[in-house]
Amino acid sequence: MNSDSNVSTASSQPQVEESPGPEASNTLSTPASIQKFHEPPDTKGVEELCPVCGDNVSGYHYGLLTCESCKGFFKRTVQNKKVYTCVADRRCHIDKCQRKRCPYCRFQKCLEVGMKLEAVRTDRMRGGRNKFGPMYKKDRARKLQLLRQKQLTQSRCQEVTRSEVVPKTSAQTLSLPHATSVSVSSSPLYSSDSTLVKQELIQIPQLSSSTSSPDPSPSSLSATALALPIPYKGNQPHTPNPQAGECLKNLCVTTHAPKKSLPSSHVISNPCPPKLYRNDPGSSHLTPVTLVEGSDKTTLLIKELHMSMADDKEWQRQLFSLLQNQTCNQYGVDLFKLMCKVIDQFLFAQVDWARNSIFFKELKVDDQMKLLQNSWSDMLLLDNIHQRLHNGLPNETALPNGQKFDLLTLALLGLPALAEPYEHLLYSLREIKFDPMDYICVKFLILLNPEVRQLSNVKVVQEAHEQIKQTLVDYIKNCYPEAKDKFSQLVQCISEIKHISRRGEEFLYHKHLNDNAPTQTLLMEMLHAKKK
DNA sequence: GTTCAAGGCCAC
DNA sequence: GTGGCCTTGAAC
Repeated sequence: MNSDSNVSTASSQPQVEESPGPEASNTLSTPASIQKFHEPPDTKGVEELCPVCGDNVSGYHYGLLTCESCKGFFKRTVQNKKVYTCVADRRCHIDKCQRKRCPYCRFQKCLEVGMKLEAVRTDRMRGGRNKFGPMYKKDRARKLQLLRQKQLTQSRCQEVTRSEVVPKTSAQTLSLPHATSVSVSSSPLYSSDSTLVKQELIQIPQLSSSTSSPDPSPSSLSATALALPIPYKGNQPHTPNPQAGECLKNLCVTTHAPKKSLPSSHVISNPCPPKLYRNDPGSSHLTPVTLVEGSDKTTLLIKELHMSMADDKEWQRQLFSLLQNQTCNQYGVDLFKLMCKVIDQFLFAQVDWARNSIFFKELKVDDQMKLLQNSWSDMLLLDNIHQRLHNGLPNETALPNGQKFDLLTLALLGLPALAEPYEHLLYSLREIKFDPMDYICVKFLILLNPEVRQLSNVKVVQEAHEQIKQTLVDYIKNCYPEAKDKFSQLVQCISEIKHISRRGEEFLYHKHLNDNAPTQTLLMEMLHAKKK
């Protein structure tokens, strides 16, 4: 149908002329229409295009700027609970001329670009405003901000692109927003070491492509930002779905290889004696302490655990590097998909860390899988907490295109509503002077959980868990003699961590069920594993 | 009173 | 079923 008649409607709406308003939101919802919004702010008469079909937009509908037609289609579909099927391969091209051909793919695209199911009212009440009003306002403001930053961003991104192609021999710093900067030359990925260069050629899982994927380049640094020292044998784009668990299994069965790229690479070989730290009252710094008591066994285990801690600076460097390079030259990145991608890369790194960790590496692959499937989200949250408390990880960071990426929501698996219990948890941990050694012990306690069902060698896991527990108790006794109940408080914090991460998992799982999350990822495999 | 994003209507 | 236009009503 001719959309000319609604052009006047679209242009009559003050979509960009409105005042900038408050600072851009850090919400994970980002209308894909931003991608089309490349005109100067003073350009008049230029229509935005519907991110679903390319028709002219008539205003914000169900979360983003769309045309009247797709608005109506989305409304009818959700209100009437319509179920469509695609007669082709579920990848039909949707444009203004062909949008009526395949409602299945059209609806998928609606969800893909970010139209929100929850904006369709179940009570069908007319008129009024909903909770998305402020989001629309912020989005308008963000667009203006994006336009302003366009020139700056382009020059910055060109600089980054050059640094990816040509390895630097001298130190070169990528400035990251919010006072974060990383040294490119410090990255193993830029090393002249041939084995590291080869890692760029290792197959890394690509997320299933979508129309608005922020990663159009398979050779982008994203593939190597959290490089894996093992070949990935799982899902590749446009390949049939493997059986659930196949990807993780491939990761676990891979022969343990000497690691050079991950922060934990020096785990086993580091000859340095462990430095133990404690939080002193009134100080944000950690003070080295000497372990004077405990058996040799305990001391050795503490040493081993301490050495298995990742290089924290490297952890953050890789995170920011991934974010930087996933979004370079991208306007209006889908922040939710980006978050899933980051989590997926975290998971690969997590599997690799576990594979090389004491106790865990001795287990059978099936048990390893079960333990990881049970604990991955807890460990991701714990890692974030550790970075927040001990390494100054900010709550959010700005992407090269000016969008804000919420690092807190990343920790919460995409559910900002968990911020309150998260902050409460942080408060509790600060209160008990949670330190890096506590962190690594808690991480092992979470990973080596003997209560996981159907473990083939539960006794080994039980013993490992007991040893870690005893080590933590001894450590606390030595380093925090005044904190009599610190261990029990840590146990309480573990259950809070589990509670928060379970809710995050549920959220992601339902997003996935609604086809709103990337498929064929390790993340989705982990989510499905618990539902078995 | 104005705005604008919901739902509703109805010709096609 | 689609989509252009109308009505509604909370937020401003």
